[in-house]
Amino acid sequence: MTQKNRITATDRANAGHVCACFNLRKATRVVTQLYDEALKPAGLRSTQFAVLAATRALGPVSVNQLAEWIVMDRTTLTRNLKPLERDGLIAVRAGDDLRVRQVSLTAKGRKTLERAYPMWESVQARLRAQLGDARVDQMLVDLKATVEGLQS
Amino acid sequence: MTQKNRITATDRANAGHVCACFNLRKATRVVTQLYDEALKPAGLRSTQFAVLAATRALGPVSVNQLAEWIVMDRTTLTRNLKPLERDGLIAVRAGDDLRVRQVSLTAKGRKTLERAYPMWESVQARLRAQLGDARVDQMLVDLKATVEGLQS
DNA sequence: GTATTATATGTGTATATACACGTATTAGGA
DNA sequence: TCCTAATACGTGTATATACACATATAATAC
Repeated sequence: MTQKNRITATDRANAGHVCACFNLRKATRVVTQLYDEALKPAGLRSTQFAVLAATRALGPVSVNQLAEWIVMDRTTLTRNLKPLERDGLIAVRAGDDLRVRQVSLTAKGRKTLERAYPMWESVQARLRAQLGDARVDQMLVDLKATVEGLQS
Repeated sequence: MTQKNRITATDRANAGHVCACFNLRKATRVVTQLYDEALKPAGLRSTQFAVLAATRALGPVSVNQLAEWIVMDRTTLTRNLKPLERDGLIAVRAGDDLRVRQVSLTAKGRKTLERAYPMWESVQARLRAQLGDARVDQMLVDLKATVEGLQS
């Protein structure tokens, strides 16, 4: 049994090929660069676009709720909100419960998002054209299942 | 045609569901946390494990070659090598060409990698058990195709 | 052989990520 | 009511990421 479970040189050489984490991070790097470039005219990075879109979809929302929705660590979101607030794209107000901070889009944030949507649509289409609809759709399904299956 | 291409409220509400970048980043966050936790006893993060494994596979290798292999921006790799060098896991020496910096594993780096491999195997198995072999295999294929298809 | 170009790399700056820890406010129980 | 637990959130620290820019060395053209 020791023999059976032993890590072989072949396993090691293949680590890069079969590691789910490595391949996910690698693909994310490539795709993020593509989307960041596409969204540049709007002055948004990929993550910022996602945060704005989620905020718009959820309406005034607490930091915790927003973080849960986009499956991002609460403290990461806190940091990510900073540039958006600084640039006047979102507003953060105290809720009735004074512990809660309500996040909402400003008029400028809505306008920026409007300008960004066509860019996002364009890069989405470009990705689909390059990789094929079937592949992208399949990947979306698998990515969602991964998040669903691992999310504690 | 304006009507046809207009962005609808439905499109916007679905942005989070169909955005390849957002879903990739989200899944990467979840999976990376899993792998980071699994590799913690070895004192390695996911990316560090990947860099060490790649360095071991390629032997003494230049920063550029290593960056190209793992599909990571050159300057990002430079930054990522710092903690590994500080902790004595890799050594960086000048090549015959004085512009080149050769990266190689130290004995400590090899030993750390040996200790980390079982942890990696374990978390890989856990992921597969949770998501199913078919899904993981499919996703690996799609992620590779994504990198291949978009890599400039 | 020197000027120019190409190559290999590092730095400044900014965002993204998350764990460990700390604070403020609310809710619930004695 | 007051004490305690739960909740919502921020901060300190460290790594990950990449663009714009700068530097050093090698290769090439003349």
